[in-house]
This record gives sequence, structure tokens and C-alpha cells, in this order.
Amino acid sequence: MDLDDRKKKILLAIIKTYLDTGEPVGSRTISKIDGLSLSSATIRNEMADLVDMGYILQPHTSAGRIPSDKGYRFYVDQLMAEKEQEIVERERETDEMKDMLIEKADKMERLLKQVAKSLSVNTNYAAMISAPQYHMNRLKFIQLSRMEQNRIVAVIVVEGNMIKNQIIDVEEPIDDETLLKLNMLLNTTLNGMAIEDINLSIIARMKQQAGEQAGIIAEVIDAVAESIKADEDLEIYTSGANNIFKYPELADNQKASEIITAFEEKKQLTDLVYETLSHSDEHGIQVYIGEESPVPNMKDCSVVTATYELDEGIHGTIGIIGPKRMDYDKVLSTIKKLTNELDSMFKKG
Amino acid sequence: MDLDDRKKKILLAIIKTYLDTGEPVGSRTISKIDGLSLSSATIRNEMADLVDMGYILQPHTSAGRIPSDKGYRFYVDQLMAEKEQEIVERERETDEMKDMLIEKADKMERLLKQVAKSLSVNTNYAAMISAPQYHMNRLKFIQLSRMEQNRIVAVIVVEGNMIKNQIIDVEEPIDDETLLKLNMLLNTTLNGMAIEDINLSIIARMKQQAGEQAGIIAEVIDAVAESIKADEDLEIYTSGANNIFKYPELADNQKASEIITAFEEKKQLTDLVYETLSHSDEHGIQVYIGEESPVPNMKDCSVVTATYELDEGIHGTIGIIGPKRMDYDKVLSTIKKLTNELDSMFKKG
DNA sequence: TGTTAGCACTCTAGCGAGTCGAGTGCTAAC
DNA sequence: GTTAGCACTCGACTCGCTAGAGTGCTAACA
Repeated sequence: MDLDDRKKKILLAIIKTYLDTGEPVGSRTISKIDGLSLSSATIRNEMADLVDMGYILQPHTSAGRIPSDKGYRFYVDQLMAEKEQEIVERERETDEMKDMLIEKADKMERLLKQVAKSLSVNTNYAAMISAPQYHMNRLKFIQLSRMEQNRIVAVIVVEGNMIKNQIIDVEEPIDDETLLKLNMLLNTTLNGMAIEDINLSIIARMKQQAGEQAGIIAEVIDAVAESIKADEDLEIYTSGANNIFKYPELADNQKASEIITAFEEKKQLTDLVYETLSHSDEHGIQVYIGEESPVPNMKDCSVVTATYELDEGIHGTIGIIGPKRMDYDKVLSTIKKLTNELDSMFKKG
Repeated sequence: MDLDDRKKKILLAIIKTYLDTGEPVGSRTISKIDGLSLSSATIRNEMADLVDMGYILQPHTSAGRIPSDKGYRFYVDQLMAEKEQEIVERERETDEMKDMLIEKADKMERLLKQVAKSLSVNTNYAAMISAPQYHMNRLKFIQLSRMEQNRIVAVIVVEGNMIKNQIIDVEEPIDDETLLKLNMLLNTTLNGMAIEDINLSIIARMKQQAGEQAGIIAEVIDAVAESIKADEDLEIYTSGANNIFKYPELADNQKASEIITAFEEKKQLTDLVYETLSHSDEHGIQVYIGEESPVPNMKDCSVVTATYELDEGIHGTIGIIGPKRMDYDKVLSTIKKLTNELDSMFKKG
């Protein structure tokens, strides 16, 4: 059987209506609202076909139909295609969200929290945003300073001006001169390098160059490596989890608990972020419907994700989590606008 | 009317039973389990009195009784008095929680998250912990390093080894010598000072000492002050919010949403922390029952909080949020153990 | 005078029958 | 191929009933 033009129209009508009302939609409803001017009986016949083809479901014999995951998928693909068009055609207009974002975003963390908040408030769904992934990132600056006798603090700045700190306890006291030398060594060797490229041979070379301070430099470099790695569990900020209670189909005990759990244990969101990043073809917006989601706990939701770019090769992920019958249209535009906003922001400052 | 000994016993029996079962308890139940050997009729008479006195409630005529907030309060006060005794009598025993905590707690943030997690897992309630309040804290170390031409990074370490960073953009380039001088000046002047004590006169004096670099030092100090102040919104880590779904009386839509919201918008928890800190007489454990809670959204819960001490005058707050019929006994011991654990940990390392 | 047995009463939870109405599937006519 | 019509299905809701837990009150008892 084929998904001919009329079937498509009917399917879209069903889905749109269901997005609005959240209730199974019957043949009469469609026959009325639709521009097709077909009787309910005809619609019924078509609907029966659509059920056979798996695009819609019938909760029970005498209820209307609701979209299946496959149905949603069809709808979203349709929508995304349109969006693509739209984006090309229209100039990016200024956006009220922007002001809100800029306002007090002097620190990355605060900015991200604000973005998450803004997203959840604007959409009425739950939102998340991951801090940019520094995986591919370059070291910009390393500085060791003595804090106490046997204790130095390492400050590591990576591209994008994210700062990491690490306190290092050393066996024997370090004198000023050694510290200076070490700083020189670290900076000349490592500056501009991608973190991933710092391999054993480079470390070995540095140890060699450190000469008699090889012991100390080993300690320091280990600590620095540790610190860089330690932060690998990426930060994720969430907001608006309570929004799920606005949607009856998610608000039941079992499901709500699952979703909240996913939000709390950032681990699950981390998977989502990696999945998104790995699939992203520059600003690729991804829509996961129900079981498609990389996060099992969100099998009753739809998840829309997008990638933003902080700097060459430094990406982060934005996500919106809501019911399957979310307002995809709105969510897609919102998220698209936002990523654009972020990108242009980062490129400037 | 007076709360005589027998009434007390009956009241306690009612509350304990209710904590176990979560269901209204009738007179027959009490007459059986209790060591009082009274008939259900007598119990009924007493119960009627207890209702009059406001210690218990009757959901409807033919149901058993459940504790009122006042009843819980009586119970908790009783319990706390006993605890006080216990703690004095018994030596602090080693605790399996300790191992779990120490394990990988090389960073404060990670430690706190772990504590929260450990608490929520151990108790089956929701848990929160606030980062220590640095309000009263002393500066331990300041270091400015040049990162780029016109950009320096300030590293500020406060007692307890919390590190803060701030990137400072300066108008005109700073040379090495000036930077060294500034570092000296900052450290000699500010080290060991409580952050609160850094007032205008001290800053003025520093500017004077800086001589021709007064302009730069103003910038720097402003930035440092900014950075210290900026972090004043205290960090709060939460865990186990999903636990509330385990308790039917909290799991309904409305209430769950409120609680989750409180957990998400850390603002509300912040209030709780301040309230707790202001009332704390060293390790004071606080129990807020229902409406007593400083957080309106938690009016259907009980909240148990305690204060831990990281260092002289540096306090943080631990909290457990659960249903009113929480296992106060267990929660109180757990939280007491934990604060002790934290204290001894911090005093060592 | 405090305690207890007994009994009528109250109220909820749960069950089953009955009804309503939305929606279907099928057939026959257009 | 489309539509009108009609019997049928099935969940949601209502109503009445019952069982059972628990109460409050009274009267008897120690």
C-alpha cells in the first residue's frame, strides 16, 4: 500500500489535531476541520489503512486514533524539511530571548543555566544544556603557583577561556626558580596543543627536559592530566523538569519518576549529549521520538536536541524534553533561533 | 486537659504505627500492640481526647487516626531528647558510609555530590547539601598570571582550599615586573583576611602602595571583589528527588510538582539553608514538619537539616526531605553520623 | 470512678449493573 | 470511488449495594 497524497493530508490532520487536544481523534472531527471535504466514512476507510500501515494507533475499538511513533516521525520529517526552507528564505530576526541571555551572562556557568531556564520557560517543556565539550580543545595557558610549602595550585586555561584548577601536593618543597622553569616548560611545550594530542612521548620529552626536576614534573603533569581528564564528565544544566507535570500522559507516577531520575542522574543525559554530538552535522537538529531516544527513561517522551558551537570544534548540546505530542513546530524554531543566537554571541565575545 | 503519661504512650504508639504503615490506625490496633493492656474502648476515649487536644486527626468518622503536625512535633521532640542521650553515651563507631565518601572525593564538588547521593540512597528520601558558606572565610592565596597581552587570570584560594577564578581584561598591557609587584602586594595585604573584612580603607591603602600602578590595581581588585561576590549564591547539590515517588502521599501530581520545583529552583533551597544556618547552635539538627518549613513548596513534607563545619566558622547545610511520616529515628542518626564524619574528615585533611 | 463490653451508627472502598456517547466497520446505494 | 446509514463496540460515568473497619455512646462492672 502506498502513502498517497490524500493519506498524507489526513495523517497530518490527525497528528495536528492530536497535538492540540491530546485526545484520540475521530473520523468526524477530521472530516469537518479538513479542507479536503470528504465524509467521515471516507476518512474512516483511509484511517483504517493508516492503522494497517502503522502510522496511527487505535487505543481501543471505539476510540479515535492517535499517532504512533512512526506517525510522529513522518510528521517531524515533513516539518524539518519545511523548516529547512524557511531558514534559508528568511533573515535572522532579532529575538527577545537575546536580551534576556546577555543580561548577566558574565560567566559561562551562569549563561548556560540561563539558557536552560529560558528554554524551559519559553517552551513549557523540560530543557537541558551541556557545557561545551573540550575534547578537541586546545590548551591556552598553564600556570603553577606555590600556595604553601608543599602545595602548588595549577591553573589551566583552555580555548574558550574555560578555567580549571588543581591543587597538587608535592613530596618535597619546590623553590621559586624551579617553579619558574616548570612554568616555562609547560607553556612552551603544551600551549596550543589539543588536549587529546598530549601523549606519552611528549610527556617523556618534557620529563627529559626537566632534567633533575623530572620527579617533580612527573607529579605535576600527572596532576594536570588528571585534572583535565577529571572534568571529562561534562557538566549538564537542566531546567523545567517540573513542566512534565503539565502533560497528563507523562504525569503518572511511574513515568514521571523515570523522567525525573534521568534528569537527576546526569549520566543518562550525558549519553544523550554524546549521541547528539556524534550525529551532528553542524547545527543538526535531532528529534528522538519515544523509543528512538538514546535514553531509555525517556521512552515516553520526545527529545529534540541541537548542537551549538562555541569555537572551532568546541560543541555543546541543547535539548528539550517533552511529551510525544509536543509542539514540534515551535520547539524547532525556538531551538534553531537559540543556537544561532549562541553561535553569534560566542563568535563576537 | 493534660497530656498525662498514658496519653503520651498512646500517642507515641499511634505515631509509630502510622510511620510503619502509612494508614490511619484504629483503637483496636493500639490496644493489641501496646504494652498498656487496655481495651480498645478505653483507647478510643483517650484518642478522642487526643483529637480534641490537636495531636491527632480523624480523616473521617469511621477511619482511624493519623498524627497531626503537632503530633509529629511531639514525637520528634521526644526522639531528639533521646538521641541527645544516646550520642553522649556511645562512642562514635566507624561507619561504612565513610569508605564510600572518601573513595574519590578529591574535589569538593565531587565530595558534596557524593554525600548527597549517599544520603538519598541510604535513607530513600530526597537529599540536599549546600557548599560551605565562605561568608566568614579567609583568603589564603591570590595569584595573578598573564594569559595574553591584555588579559590576566586571577586565582583566589580561600581557606578550605576552594578555588575561584576570574579573568580580568586590563586596559593597558602589564609587564612581568608589575605583575610580580601586584602579586606581592595582594598577598601580603590580603592573606589571612576574612573576605568580609576587606573594606574600602584597605583597598585605598593598597592603591596608594601600588603607586603608579594604582589604576591597574583598582581594576584588579574590583575584579577580585566581583569574583568573590559573584559566587555568593551558594551552590546546592541535590540527589534522590525521585524518591518522593515512593511515598503515595507525596506522589500525586500537584504535590510532586511542587517539590520537584523546589528542588530545581535552588532559590527555595537557599532559603532553607540560610534558615538552618541562622538557627544552628553547633550541629543543631533541625526538624521542620509540614507548615513549619521555611520552604512553602515543602508544606506536605518533613525536612530534617543539620549543619556541618568545614573549618572554623565555615558551615554548610545538609538536608533530607521526605514525607511527614518519615523514619525520623533513622534519619536523625544518619544525619548525625554524617555530620560527624564530615567534620572529622575536614579537620584532618 | 475508671474500665470494659456491646451495639448501633458512619463512612469508605470496591464491585457490578446499567447507561451514555463517541466512534467504528460494514453494507448498500449513489 | 464516495457517501449515508446502521448495528455494534467499548470506555467513562453513575448509581446502588455491600462489606468492613472503626467510631461514639450507653450501661454494666470492679
